[in-house]
Amino acid sequence: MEKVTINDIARLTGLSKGTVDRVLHNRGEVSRKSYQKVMDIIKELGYEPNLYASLLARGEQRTIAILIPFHETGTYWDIAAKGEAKAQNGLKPLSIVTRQFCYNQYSAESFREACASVLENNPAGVVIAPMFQYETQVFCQELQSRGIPYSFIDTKLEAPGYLSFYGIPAYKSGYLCAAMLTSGEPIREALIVRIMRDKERQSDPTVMRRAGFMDYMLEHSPGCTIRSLFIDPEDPAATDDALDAFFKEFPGVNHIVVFNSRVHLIVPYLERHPANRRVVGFDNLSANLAALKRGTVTALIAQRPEEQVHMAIQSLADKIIFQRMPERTDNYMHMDILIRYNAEDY
Amino acid sequence: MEKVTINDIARLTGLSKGTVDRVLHNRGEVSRKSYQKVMDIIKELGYEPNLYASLLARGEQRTIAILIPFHETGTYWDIAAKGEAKAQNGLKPLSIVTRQFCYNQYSAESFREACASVLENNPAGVVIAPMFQYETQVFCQELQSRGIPYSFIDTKLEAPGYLSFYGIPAYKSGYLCAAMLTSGEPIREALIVRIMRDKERQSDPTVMRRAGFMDYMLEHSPGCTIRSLFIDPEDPAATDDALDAFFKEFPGVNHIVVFNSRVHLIVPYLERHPANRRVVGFDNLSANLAALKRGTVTALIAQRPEEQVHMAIQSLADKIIFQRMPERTDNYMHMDILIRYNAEDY
DNA sequence: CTGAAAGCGCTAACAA
DNA sequence: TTGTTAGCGCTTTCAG
Repeated sequence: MEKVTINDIARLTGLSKGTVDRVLHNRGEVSRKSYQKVMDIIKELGYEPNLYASLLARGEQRTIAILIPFHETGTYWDIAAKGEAKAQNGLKPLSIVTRQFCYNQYSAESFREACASVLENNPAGVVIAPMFQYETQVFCQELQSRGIPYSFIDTKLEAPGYLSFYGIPAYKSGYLCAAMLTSGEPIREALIVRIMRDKERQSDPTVMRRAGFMDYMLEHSPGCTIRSLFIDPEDPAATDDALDAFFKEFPGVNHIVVFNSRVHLIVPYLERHPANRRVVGFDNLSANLAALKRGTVTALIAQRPEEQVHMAIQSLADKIIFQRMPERTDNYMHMDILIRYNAEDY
Repeated sequence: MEKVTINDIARLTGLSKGTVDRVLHNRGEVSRKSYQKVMDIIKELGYEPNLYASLLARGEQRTIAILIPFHETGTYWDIAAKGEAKAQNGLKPLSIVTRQFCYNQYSAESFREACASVLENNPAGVVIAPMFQYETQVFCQELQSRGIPYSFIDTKLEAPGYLSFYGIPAYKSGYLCAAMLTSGEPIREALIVRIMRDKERQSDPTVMRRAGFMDYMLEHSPGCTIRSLFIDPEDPAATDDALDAFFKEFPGVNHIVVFNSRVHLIVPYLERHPANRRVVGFDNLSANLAALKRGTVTALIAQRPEEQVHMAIQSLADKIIFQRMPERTDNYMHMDILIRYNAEDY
């Protein structure tokens, strides 16, 4: 069973390479008869195009756009961005390049601009980390109409025909978080630390996490008093004051949870006021991992954001080059539990 | 900055494509002078060969051999083998194929035969899951002398110039295991369930795990009495009897650990004799996960064996096609902690 | 609607 | 030691 080429098909059908190529790519301008002849032979011989030859002859370079929030080093989205580099390996030989387009995660306006910029570059595919429901849907509409495939990471939105989604189940992650915080035993009081500006975003993933958390508590630790405290990520001093005031008022609280990647913000305070606490947060920022290793943070729920963007890129590349659909559209990824004894090789 | 081709180089150096190709591939038969000229221009222009053109012209297919134990569905090595499929995606466009060569993990003779069979097929690279120290080293020697790159998964051996290793740190995994078993509090008694024939193998990964486990117990739970029980994986009835006898004699033991993937073997007994226990095992076999979800098993330490073979294959492919060395030779991978609340999307 | 032909960038056999 | 040449399998004009 030698591999069949376009020449074989041309010969067998009595047509020319050119015509065969036209039916192969639905380029039209082919009579029904020729079309059928070619299709029949293809099916019969199980023809598979040679990718190398095709790409060599084509000789162009496609680009996949990555649309994510601006990120300073060490932050969640910085880790996510690392997935781009990972993906490069597999992409280079396919002559696909990636390019980041960043937006301010607190400004819909900025997001819109980034979208426009993406479109200008006429990408072959787009990875989106959506924060603004409406703006995202408008953008996806446009991509859809241009026939550009796109995938979501982190948060899934209802949008027409997204290619794939990679992220963790938000509700369940909150549920798990509660299980880690309580270690299975009912508790009497707990504190949720929240970030001030997060409320402004239209699609805050922590909403679902809180819901999952609350449900677990209702089921396994009824009667627990849960309080919230808002802190300003830009203002460490104010954060300290807020925590100080809180613990003056409620000294008995020793279970603390933060539903986003910012648990590290309260670590300095906690370390200056040591106590026997359980503290649970999310995501493997280096600051979080350090606090975990020091014992200040009890557990972290991590989600490998690099993997998410890596896989999203990969699914787009597969679609673009091979016309292959991902095995699953929605890919809920594993929630990693990190404690001090398995944090080292993470 | 247009992309420079072999023709540009030929033109610039006043030599021919043929000669340029020869220096590009160290094929010899080139004068020092020509060699230098070409190298200089290459450096200057930053020439990068076009992979597609190269592979198209070459037109051959390389194969990577995977040398692992025989595996029935649902077992550890069966999961590992899934990594092969995952790798295929990225490999197909590189015209690399993979092929499994399996051996009986309790027979050195069988391993030797598998090695011979691998060599007959003249692979471009080999992934090895080593169980027999001496035989493996002999084999690696041979690969080395033939210039065939190879990588280890699961267990690392001292062998000359292996390309890469992917696995979890064995000692630390035992340490972590102990932390999960005791959940931080000292305990009085514990049981280690072991598999009979494992002692026969020359490189039993559970040895290091036990060492890590013991050290943790010494440090955090001194005075704990640790007992061992051997069971026969082929004989469920005998396993039951053994467990029965054990718990008749030591009814107070309610902390149980199994250092390999076979914790599922004791699950039927445990479920017929319910009690409040902590049971910790390794690896995400579906039987183990099921027991975890039912609550019979408290925690599982998993290591994504598919990832390990996937990455090992990938590192070999990179080496074979791109001449690229892996970023790190030894890759210690994360140990996943599985409990009932994060087992579902695993 | 179809065929012919000129590449894409590189390899490898053959001459010189 | 070097140059020439014929492809590898596919794409893409351009005539017809």
